[in-house]
Amino acid sequence: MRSDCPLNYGLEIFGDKWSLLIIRDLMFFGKRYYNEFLTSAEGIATNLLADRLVMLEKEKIIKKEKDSQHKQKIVYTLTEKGIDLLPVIFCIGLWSEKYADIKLNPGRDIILGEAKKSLPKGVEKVRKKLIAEHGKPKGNRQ
Amino acid sequence: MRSDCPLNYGLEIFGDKWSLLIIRDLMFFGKRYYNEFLTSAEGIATNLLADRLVMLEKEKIIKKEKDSQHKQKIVYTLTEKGIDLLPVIFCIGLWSEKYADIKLNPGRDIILGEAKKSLPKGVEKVRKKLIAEHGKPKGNRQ
DNA sequence: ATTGACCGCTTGCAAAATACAAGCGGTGCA
DNA sequence: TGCACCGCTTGTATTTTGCAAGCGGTCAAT
Repeated sequence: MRSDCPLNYGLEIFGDKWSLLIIRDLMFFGKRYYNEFLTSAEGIATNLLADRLVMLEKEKIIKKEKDSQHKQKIVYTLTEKGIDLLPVIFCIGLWSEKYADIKLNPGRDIILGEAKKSLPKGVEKVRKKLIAEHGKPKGNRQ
Repeated sequence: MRSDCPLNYGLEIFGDKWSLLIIRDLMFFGKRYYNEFLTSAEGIATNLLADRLVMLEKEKIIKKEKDSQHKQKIVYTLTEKGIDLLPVIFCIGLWSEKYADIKLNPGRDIILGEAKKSLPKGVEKVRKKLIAEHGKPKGNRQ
């Protein structure tokens, strides 16, 4: 650790270009499998993905289990610690919406709408949904 | 740009281990000069600091001016775009406070107390203070 | 039982970013 | 005229990233 600053603690974990994107994929895009993360628009390299998944599990932000239905697959889900990064992702999203010259597609629009409503109170709502969603394997979801 | 995701826009700018620490120093610790940033606990290297300051200015998150009083000095201050990163820093701070095993010194305690009160409404208060503070050079402040 | 198509990764290598130390040109003051 | 201090720059070693290829294991079909 470089210092005892709380901000610094967070940055030492997810202060890079990829970690929060993986968490985003888990939070909003329903991705659960290794090869699903690989298909994201930003195009993470497979060795970096492997590296980050190990790190995020070590930091207890995600957990890793065997898929009960497709036995050769491995399911990645968020822990509560990971789900609690929701406000961070919302904040960055809202900031970018304000300053980036980006056309939002409908899906992103919905997410940012949620962000606006939910900082901070409504975070609880999405948070509960995520806890429910991440408690069970992908196959059982609607 | 790797994608049109708002989160990704933010990460491409400040998704590293140093940028937000510089912004933190500007926001909360009253630092304005190159050599002040160098003295922070995390110990950024001088070439990295120079690199980040150029980048942050290019992204219009900070601005760079000559100090009117000490003419050999250069004053760095936050733009509105930079000040608007306040919620991001607050969110990361609160998350870390919850999950990191860190003893908070009194100063940090005050900042996080502010964060708790101000997400999202009270952000406006601190934001205005920062705008006022960053409008004038360091020498004129109390 | 064998084949072949996935699955989550690993490996090798080049390029870029980071970390560390030293020093440089310009300004201001004695 | 010297000297200290200012914001950087430079050089070099190390680490991280980016990219491509491939590997061992599982599963389903033949």
